[in-house]
Amino acid sequence: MSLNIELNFQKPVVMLAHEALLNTYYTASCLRKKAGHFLNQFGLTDVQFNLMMLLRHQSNSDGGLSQAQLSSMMLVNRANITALIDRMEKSDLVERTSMPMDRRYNIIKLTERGKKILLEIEPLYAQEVDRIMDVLVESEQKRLISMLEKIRSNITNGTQNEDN
Amino acid sequence: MSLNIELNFQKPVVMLAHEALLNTYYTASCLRKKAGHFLNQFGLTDVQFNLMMLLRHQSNSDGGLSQAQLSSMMLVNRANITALIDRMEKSDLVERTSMPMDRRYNIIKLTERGKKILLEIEPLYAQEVDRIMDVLVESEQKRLISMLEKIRSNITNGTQNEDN
DNA sequence: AGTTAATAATACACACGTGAACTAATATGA
DNA sequence: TCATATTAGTTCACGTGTGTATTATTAACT
Repeated sequence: MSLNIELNFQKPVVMLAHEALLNTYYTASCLRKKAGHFLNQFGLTDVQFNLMMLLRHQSNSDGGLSQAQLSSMMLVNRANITALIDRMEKSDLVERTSMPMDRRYNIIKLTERGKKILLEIEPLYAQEVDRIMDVLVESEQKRLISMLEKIRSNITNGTQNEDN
Repeated sequence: MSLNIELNFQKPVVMLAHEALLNTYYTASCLRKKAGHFLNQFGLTDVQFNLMMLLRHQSNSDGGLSQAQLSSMMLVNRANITALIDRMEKSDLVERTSMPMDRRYNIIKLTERGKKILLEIEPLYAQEVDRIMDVLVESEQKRLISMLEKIRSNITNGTQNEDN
């Protein structure tokens, strides 16, 4: 269904490029809300789940990721990670570990509880993602990915911040 | 460029469906950041600009939109709009107007200053959106929109909240 | 008419995002 | 060696998002 109808627009969006942009915004927003509601059942937010997935599938040889690595992989500010890890430590999902070689680093690892929860949720989550994306056949999904990559490649992030 | 490289992933994302989902997330995030940096030059946030565009292009015959209409068009919670309008009134971008027929409603309208700023920014914004989306030809943009619509149609937003 | 929905906006506590300024630890180079 | 980057993480003030509860106003129904 078109944005115009979904959002109760009284007049259509005039620029095709703008419509494409708004569609990207709102689809991401819908997906995140859906994921959020799904994950709330397990006491997680979508951001926390995403972080846990990174720890499970992208960890270094030391079995974790630094906060800077996490912020780069999640495309968020470093400052953001501090409070996020604080909350997740409080819920016993992850733990801060110090790196003896370089005391600047915190290596973040899943706790036993975090691992257990993730093992339980991941298959259900994957199944739900599959179900949602099933409306697109494999070749379409690939085309979607390729188009989104093209768009991102055309965004020279003007304000070059230390994080991105 | 693929997510794996952009985000410094050490191992590729395994599920195609998940990769499509992450691409949607991160592209929206990049676009919003880009728009945010562009709009900060004018003292606006992307959310505030979006709201002003709605007021300019989607207003009722009374020349404004209620907060409930805005929340539905922006796909956000009603509670959110209250503080947003508070801030925007403080910056003299919009104003609350009461509706005499039904005193429950606030009709939100652009102030003169809001209109003036919007007139200045809108063409520059449109130009930038065009530039970014130019990597996709018109037919591709249409296909992108159609695929994103398909995905949204497949999300039955589980927790039926009064807002969406 | 008068109790009972439903609806619009608000208030609250909290999660997550930003940029800027700061501390601590490590790297670098005259 | 020693002053000077650079880097990792933290803190702060603020904007934006959520769900839940509350108030005010209008609608709807015996």
